[in-house]
Amino acid sequence: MSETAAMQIDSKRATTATDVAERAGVSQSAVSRCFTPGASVSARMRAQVMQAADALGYRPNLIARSLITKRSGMIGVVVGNVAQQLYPGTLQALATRLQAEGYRILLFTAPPDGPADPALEQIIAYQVDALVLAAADLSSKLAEQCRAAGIPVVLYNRTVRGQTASSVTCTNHAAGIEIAALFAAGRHRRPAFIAFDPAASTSRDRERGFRAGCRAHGLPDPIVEVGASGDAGARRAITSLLSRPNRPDAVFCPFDQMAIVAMDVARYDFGLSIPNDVSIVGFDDAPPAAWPSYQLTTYAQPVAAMVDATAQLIVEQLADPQARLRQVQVPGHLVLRQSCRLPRSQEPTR
Amino acid sequence: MSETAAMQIDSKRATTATDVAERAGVSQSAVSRCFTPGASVSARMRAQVMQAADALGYRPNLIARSLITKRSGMIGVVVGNVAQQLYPGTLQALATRLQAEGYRILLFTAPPDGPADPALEQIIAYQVDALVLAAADLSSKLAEQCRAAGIPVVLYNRTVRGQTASSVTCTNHAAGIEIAALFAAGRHRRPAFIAFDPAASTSRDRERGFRAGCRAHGLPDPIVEVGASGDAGARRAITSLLSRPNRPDAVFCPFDQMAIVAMDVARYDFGLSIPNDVSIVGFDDAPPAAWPSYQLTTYAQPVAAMVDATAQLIVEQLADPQARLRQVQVPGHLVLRQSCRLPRSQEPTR
DNA sequence: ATTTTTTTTGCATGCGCATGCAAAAACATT
DNA sequence: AATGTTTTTGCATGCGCATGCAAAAAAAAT
Repeated sequence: MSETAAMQIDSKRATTATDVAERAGVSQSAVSRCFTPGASVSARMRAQVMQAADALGYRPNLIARSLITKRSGMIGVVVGNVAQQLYPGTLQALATRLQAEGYRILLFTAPPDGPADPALEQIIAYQVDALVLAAADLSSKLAEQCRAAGIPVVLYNRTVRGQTASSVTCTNHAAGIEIAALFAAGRHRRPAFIAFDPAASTSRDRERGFRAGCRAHGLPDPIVEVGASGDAGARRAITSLLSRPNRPDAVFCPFDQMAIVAMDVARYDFGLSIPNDVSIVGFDDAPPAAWPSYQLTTYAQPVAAMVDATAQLIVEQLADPQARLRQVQVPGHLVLRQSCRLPRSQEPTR
Repeated sequence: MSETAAMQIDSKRATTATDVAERAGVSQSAVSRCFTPGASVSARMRAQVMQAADALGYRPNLIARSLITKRSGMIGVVVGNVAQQLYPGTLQALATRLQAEGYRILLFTAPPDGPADPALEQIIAYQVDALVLAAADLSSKLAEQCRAAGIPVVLYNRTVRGQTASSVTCTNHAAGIEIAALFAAGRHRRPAFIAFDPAASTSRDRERGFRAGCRAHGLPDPIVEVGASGDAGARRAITSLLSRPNRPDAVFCPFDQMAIVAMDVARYDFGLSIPNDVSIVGFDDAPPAAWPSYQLTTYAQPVAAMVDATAQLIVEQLADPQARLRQVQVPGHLVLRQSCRLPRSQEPTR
C-alpha cells in the first residue's frame, strides 16, 4: 500500500545525479563530471555513467547548476511590440544566434500602454546573464537599474543618453542624409518627415540626419508631422501632410510600416500616383516593402549584422565585466525600388 | 590590500537573504517569510526586514527558489518561424497573458531547416513548468518526450495523433466547409487549394473541410497544389495553378501570407483581376489582409481566444497534473472583403 | 621493484532559499 | 496569577549540482 504510494512519488520525481550514481555504482561527483565538459573522467567511467544515465533518462537540472555556477545561461530580451516591424525577424535571428551560443532567451514584452517598465523585478530576480533591450520607446531607467545590478545591457536599435549601456544601431544619421540626397537627386522640392515617438533615439537620429541632408543639398527644411501610436497615428500624420496647401512631394517615414500606410493613404484616399505625385521612402526593408503592390524604396537595416554585433557585445561583456561600453553602428544601405522618383539617368537597381 | 580585494568581491556579490537578515538582526528564515506571500510574519518584523532589504537592494534569487519549490515559473514556448504569419501577434498576446499570470517565457525557435527538434535537451533540463508548441511543422516527438518527462504540453494551432497532448486550434475543418460554401454561393466552378506542409495537421484539417464542403455544395473536387517552404513555394504553386488550361476560379490558401503571394502573382504575373477572374481566400486575418491594396477575404483566427484557452489549459494542468488532456477548438469567423466574388444579393460586411 | 608524477575518483561542502519542527513570545481564557 | 491557545520566530535541513581537496589508482620514470 504505502509502498505503492512511495513508488509513485519516486516515479514522479525527476531522476537526479545521485540516482544515476547509485545505479552506476559511483559517486555523485563522478556523474557531475561526466556532464561537465572538460572535466577529468576516464573513458570507462564515462561509459558506465552514461549507460546508467540513459537508462534512467537523466538530464542535469540546469536550475541547480545555475545556482552554483552563477550563470543562468539565460539572456533576457525585452521587446516593445513583438508584432511590429522588424522585431519578428530580429527576434528570430537573435534567438537562433544566442541558442547557437548556448544561451536561452527569456522573453519579456513591455505592456503596450504606457512606458511602465515591465516585470523589472522579475528580470533582475531571474538572474539573467545579460539583457537585450529592443524596445524603441522603453524607459531608459530599466537599463540603468540592471547595470547597477551588475547585469550587462545591450540596447538594440536605440541608444540612451549618458553611456550607461552598450548599444547597437544602424547608421541612422547617415541614412537620413542619404535619403535627403536621394530626394534632391530626384528633383523633389518639398521634403517631409513623419516622426515617431520623439523620445525614441532612433527616430530622432534619422530626423536629424535628414534635416542635415536637406540643408546640405539645398532643400528646404522638412515639414515634420508626428505619427506615433501605430497605424492610426501614421494615417493621421500622412493625411495631414497631404492635405496641406502645397503638399510635400517627398516623404521620409522612419520605418516601413508607416510608409506602407502612407502609400495606401496617398493612393486610395488622395488618388495620388507614387512616385509621380509624391515619393515615399521607408526604413527597415521589412518584407512587405518588396511586395509588388508596394515596391517601397527603403533603407535596409542590416538585421543579421546588428544581431551579430549584439551577440558579440554580450559575449564580450560576459567574458570581461570590466569591458568598456561600446556604441556600435552598423551600416545599412538604400534599396531602390519604385516608390521614389529618381533622376532620369538612373535605373532602379535590383 | 587584500581587504580591498575582498570588499570588491563582496560588492560584486549579489546581496542574499542572509545579508538582509544580518543587517536587520533577524534570522534568514524571517527574511524568506517576508518575501513569501501568505507566510506568518508580524508587522514589526516585516517593516524591519523590508527596510534592510531596500537599503541593500535585495531581490530574492528566483533560481534558488525554484530549486526548492520545483517550480521554475517559466513556460517554454517553441516557435517555428517567428517572423511568419500569425505568430508575432500570438507571441505578443501569449507573453502578455502569461506574464500577467506570473510566468516568464523561455523562447525557443526551431531551426528553419529541417524538422530537427531544437534544443530539446535544454527544454527539459531547464525545468520549464509547461511547454507551448506553436510550430505547425514541428515533430511530434518533442511533445511525447516532454510528456514522458512530466511536463504538460499544449499544442497551439496544431494537433497531433494519439492524444498525447492538449491542443488549441481554430475550427479548421468547419472553416474549410464554410469557405467552400462561400465559393459555391459566388458561383465559382473550379475550386483549388494550396496545401502547406502535408504533415501539418492545420493544413490537413482545412483541406479536408474544404473538400467536404465542395462535395456538399456540388462543386468538383478541388485541384490541390503543394506550396511549402515559404513565399517561393507559394509562388510556384499559384503559378502552376494559374497556368492550367482551365484555371481555377477560386483559390483557398490556408494562410494569409500565401494568399498575398497568390494575389500578387495573379495580378502582376498573369494580369488577372481579383475577384472577377479569380477569387482568393486566405486564413488568419493577419494585418496585411486588411490593407487597401489587398482587401483579402479571409477566415479570422481568434488569436485572443486561442491564447486565452492556451493559458487556461496550462494553468489547469499545472494545478492538477492528472487533469485530462483536452483538444480545444475555438471558432473563428469569415471576414468578407474584396478578394472573393459574392452572390449578387450580398454586400461585403464590415 | 620502488619512487615520482600524473590522472582519476570520492568526500565534503555550499550555492540561496523555503519549510517542518520546536522554542519563544504574544495573546486569550479561566 | 496561572493556564491554555494562538501566533511569531529561529534552527536545522535539504533542493540538485559543481568543485576544492585529499585519497586512490594508474602511468611514467628511476
